[in-house]
Amino acid sequence: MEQIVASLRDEGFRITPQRMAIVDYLLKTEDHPSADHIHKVVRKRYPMISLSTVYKTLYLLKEKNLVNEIEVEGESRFDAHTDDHINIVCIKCGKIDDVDEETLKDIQVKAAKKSKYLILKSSFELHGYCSSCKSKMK
Amino acid sequence: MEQIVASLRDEGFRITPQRMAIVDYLLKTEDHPSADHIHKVVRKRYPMISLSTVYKTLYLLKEKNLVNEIEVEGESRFDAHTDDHINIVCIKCGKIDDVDEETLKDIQVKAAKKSKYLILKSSFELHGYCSSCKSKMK
DNA sequence: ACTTAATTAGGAATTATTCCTAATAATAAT
DNA sequence: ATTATTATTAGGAATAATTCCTAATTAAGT
Repeated sequence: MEQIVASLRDEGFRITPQRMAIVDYLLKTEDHPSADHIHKVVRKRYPMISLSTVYKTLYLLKEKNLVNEIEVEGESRFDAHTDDHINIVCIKCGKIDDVDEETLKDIQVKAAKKSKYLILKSSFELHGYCSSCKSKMK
Repeated sequence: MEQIVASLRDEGFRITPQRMAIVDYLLKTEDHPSADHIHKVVRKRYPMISLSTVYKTLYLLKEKNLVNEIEVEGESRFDAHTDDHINIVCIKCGKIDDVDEETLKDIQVKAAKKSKYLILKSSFELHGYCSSCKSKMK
């Protein structure tokens, strides 16, 4: 948290309670919340915070590589976990879990060579049923 | 093409000119067009075709695993290439290329184990600059 | 040809996101 | 501490992709 605040301050951005609250929530949760969900949560403490501020803050943080965005079923979900990893999305309940996987980097390098692209960012998603939804189905 | 028509017909779906035109375009193109783009193209031959029909057809084809959908920058892009592969998106011009990669399946299996999810679908995207946009930048 | 039920066109409704602007407040300077 | 500067915010309007709705059309079985 201090690191994030420091890095924003260094670049001349102001540290507002709204930004703090959003960063704080993202760091604490294991969830991959949507902008709207973050808004609902943060609103409990800061009832005046607007959804547009949540969006602006999220895109600022994304720009600074402090959060990651993934698009799932027409909406963006955010995550403070910015290292390369796999996001596993439950198509029933919408839960998203992270799985680390060292070989992702290799794939990225191989694909960059084959395709002649300059790769800047990766996004690996799997979709299925989480263990809880899986067992409820039977 | 015949396979697709046959498989739709088998399941009781009607073979309409609209559906044929959409499938035909998707099979011929190397692009990963959006619904709106498909609509614009198919409209040249079938001026009356509606965008909602394009959407319905695409989601029918997706349901039947005949096309793949990826979400990029707030819009869905479609592709008749349904085997596991990597989509590489150019963040400048929006082009999408495919790269085959055999190790994707391994990753999927490993992640399924670790996460205890039942995996149904995967989506691997890399984002960067295509070779053409890359050279234009310098 | 006739029937009937799936499909379509067209536009309205919905939803996530972005845009706009006057008011507010974080920071730097005094 | 006060003040001045200017980034940021709240709130709502605008936008854009997608979904929904319904009367008219039409593919396919008889």
